[in-house]
Amino acid sequence: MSSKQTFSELISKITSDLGWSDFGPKIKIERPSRREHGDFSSNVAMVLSKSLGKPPREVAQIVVDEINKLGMEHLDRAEIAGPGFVNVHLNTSWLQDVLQEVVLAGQSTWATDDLGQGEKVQIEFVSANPTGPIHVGNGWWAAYGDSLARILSRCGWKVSKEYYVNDTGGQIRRLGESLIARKMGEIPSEDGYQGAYVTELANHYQGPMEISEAGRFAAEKILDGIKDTLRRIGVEFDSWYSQASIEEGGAVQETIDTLRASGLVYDQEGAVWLASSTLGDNRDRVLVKSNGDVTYTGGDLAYHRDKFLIRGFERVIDIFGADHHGQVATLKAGVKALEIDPDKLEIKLGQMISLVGGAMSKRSGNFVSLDSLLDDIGPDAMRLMSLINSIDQATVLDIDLVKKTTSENPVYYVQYAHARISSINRKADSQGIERISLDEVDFSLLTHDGELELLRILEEFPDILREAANERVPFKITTWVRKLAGQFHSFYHDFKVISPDLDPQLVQARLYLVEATRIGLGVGLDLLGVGAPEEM
RNA sequence: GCGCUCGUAGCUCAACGGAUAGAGCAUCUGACUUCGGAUCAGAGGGUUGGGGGUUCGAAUCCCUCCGAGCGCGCCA
Repeated sequence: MSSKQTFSELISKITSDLGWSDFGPKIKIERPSRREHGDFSSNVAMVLSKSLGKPPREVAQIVVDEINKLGMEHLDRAEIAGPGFVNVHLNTSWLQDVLQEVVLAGQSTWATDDLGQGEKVQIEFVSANPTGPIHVGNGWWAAYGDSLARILSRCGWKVSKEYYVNDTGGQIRRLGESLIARKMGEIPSEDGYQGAYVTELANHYQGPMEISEAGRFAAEKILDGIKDTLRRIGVEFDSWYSQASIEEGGAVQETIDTLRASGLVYDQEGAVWLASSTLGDNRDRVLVKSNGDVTYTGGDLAYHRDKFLIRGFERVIDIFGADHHGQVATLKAGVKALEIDPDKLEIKLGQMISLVGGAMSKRSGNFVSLDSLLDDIGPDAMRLMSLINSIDQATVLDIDLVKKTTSENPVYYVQYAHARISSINRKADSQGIERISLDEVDFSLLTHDGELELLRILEEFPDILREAANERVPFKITTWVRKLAGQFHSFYHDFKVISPDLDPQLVQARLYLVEATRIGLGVGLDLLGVGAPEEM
């Protein structure tokens, strides 16, 4: 059990022993941001002060007395601070436990969790229309979705990653028209696709001068390109789900039949409508047009029914660009109509990525492709940069600046820390230094704050991971990795690991300290999908 | 007009209802004859968009105003 849990349970025991109220959610255990406030802190006294009719500091005194009476492993002292915080200071021996735990568990099992309890979750992301290469914004949300999948997997969810391929409808027709136009040496119409890639495709097109055939050809080729691009940043999908297969397989009709039976569908002016306004949407939506075509909404609803009711996902996370947030209420209303708990459908909206030079538009062909950015800065830098901030934050990207600051990009900072550790290990090997077994190392030799701080940071990680999983916020992993790397660089500057001038016992302890750090960086970088190089 | 998201240092962004609002970049000043200087140490920089409210305590929750992005199709 971690020291944090030990402390948490101690506080819980004290409050129940004293017959105070339940250990409710308002009572929290925190890691104070200031060292002088101890290793762990609780607000228990302030929360209970009112119901007990005593001032917070007086309540805190009672708790502190109880802690001193009951004791706690590694406890140095408990004290009251500020408005009534109960702070505990631990002996550094608790950090020695942390070190051994990390090394013993190793990269594959340290900081794993069963938070998800095997829940089957599908994460759908990117799903960009196959009408052109994916752009930088798609790449950012792809990195988010993929990293979230890695995080949830590590925390005990059964994750499946899916890309919904929008291979039907008017846009594919327009794509076909544009290709034919280029083939005939003409310029595509204004609402067609004008990008150079269409001309490129036209040069390779051998099929008949027929719109649907040309559209299918182009979409297929473009999708192949999208797959290649995503592979460059390490994003692999478990399934590519075709919208055409939904529409052709009768799923839409089944969905409509079900809804009609519950009275949530009606016919008007030759079209089939969903009464979504009764379910939280701001208007009703057409599912089937009067010409018999299925609308996007109709297909999307059948698709989500398929996810939950046919394929049996217990939870679905859709990641959309913020420009699609108009779909949220409709989709929520739709699943509700199908008697699926709308809370099981989570829709994360990635805020827009805009460019200093102007907006990104596929139709005009005036946009920065993810490929070109990758050519400039490489996949690791791209992934880390996209995972630095919350996706709730709209981002303005200055491509020129990104290229220019490549050498001072945060990715190198973190990877360099990992490479330096690998370098230390190589040196130890080349000098023939044998590692003694873990239980024979005297970790009490690690006494400097620069050493212990590494362990304090490592100790936080399991909680950070849970938070990243629960709140769907991969960027917290990024923040943590950067913090650990920063502390390592500082340590590296101040302390030698291998030196004939050092006590061989201390060398052993530091080699393990550095190994624990390497494991931490390795786990964090892996969750972000960023490489952990041994040399740079 | 209605809805969603957001507004924090010069810039890009953190902050689980908690203690003196923190990082990176940029700026300025410094640092190894050593395991990789793609590094380290320090400094300056804030009325958390404005105004009310809730409470022991608000950047955070509620109301209102201001500002920004996006959406409001029988497009996808």
